[in-house]
Amino acid sequence: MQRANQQLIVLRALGEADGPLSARELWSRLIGSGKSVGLATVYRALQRGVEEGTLESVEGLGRGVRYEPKDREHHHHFLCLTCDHAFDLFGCVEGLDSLVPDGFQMTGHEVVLLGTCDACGNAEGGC
Amino acid sequence: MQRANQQLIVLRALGEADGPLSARELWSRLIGSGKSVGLATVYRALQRGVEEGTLESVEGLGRGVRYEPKDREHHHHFLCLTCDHAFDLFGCVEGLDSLVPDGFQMTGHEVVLLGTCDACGNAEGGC
DNA sequence: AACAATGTGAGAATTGATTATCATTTCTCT
DNA sequence: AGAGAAATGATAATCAATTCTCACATTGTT
Repeated sequence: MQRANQQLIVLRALGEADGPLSARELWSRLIGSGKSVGLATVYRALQRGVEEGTLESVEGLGRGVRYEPKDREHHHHFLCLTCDHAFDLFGCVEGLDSLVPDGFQMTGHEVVLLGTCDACGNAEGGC
Repeated sequence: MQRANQQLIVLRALGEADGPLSARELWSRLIGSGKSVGLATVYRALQRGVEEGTLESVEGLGRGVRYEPKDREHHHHFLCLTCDHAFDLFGCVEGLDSLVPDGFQMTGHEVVLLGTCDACGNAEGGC
């Protein structure tokens, strides 16, 4: 069974992003680039992507849930406090194990750097 | 001007917690321990605490905002995926600077360890 | 073409978190 | 005690995110 057109467009756009996107961010980008897609379809594509295992939901970046392709290597994110966009970073950090309290089992971790992205840093009042 | 009774109770309970709490978590604890407080009062106490600079709001721990006293030293959190409680950790990590992309300005960071807390790990089916 | 199954878009409905409202109660100060 | 300011609790209102509904379009199959 082949997936219909619109959801493919949605997933492709997410795949081209430089970081995880929320449903609304993704929808805005699509509309902004001239693609006419319903918000409900974006939600459907994301939901299905997660069910099928090709997408991953990312919490912990400001409010709301964002999504990104699951095939990316382990990485973390930079959240721009000015434009609220999340960017993928490369690399990870050391020494997390030593933070875990006795009796606790760590199965994962998240690192989020906060600050101002390149574009916002240049565009005085925001980008 | 002296602060009234109920808000003091709220702030004291937050101060005794082992990690940041959401308004509802805090309210539940209060009710659970026999203190009769309105949810609205909890929100008011938290809001005022932030305005006055004694509390800090913490995002990035699952959904919703949690609060903690601002006088605690720099630290991070462990989020139990079973009971959804957040615990304070001690210590920090190295090597974050190297992750920052060119042109980006980092002003802060968050580290969240995910897994199972001591209590939930022992109580097979959750705590 | 005819039919069944699935995908779509627009907007309504739902949900959960937070804020606002308002009648009462509690303080504070005299 | 008495007046006025501030606090409180119950609940309604608001808000944003997400899901649901349904009429219609598209695709796949005989």
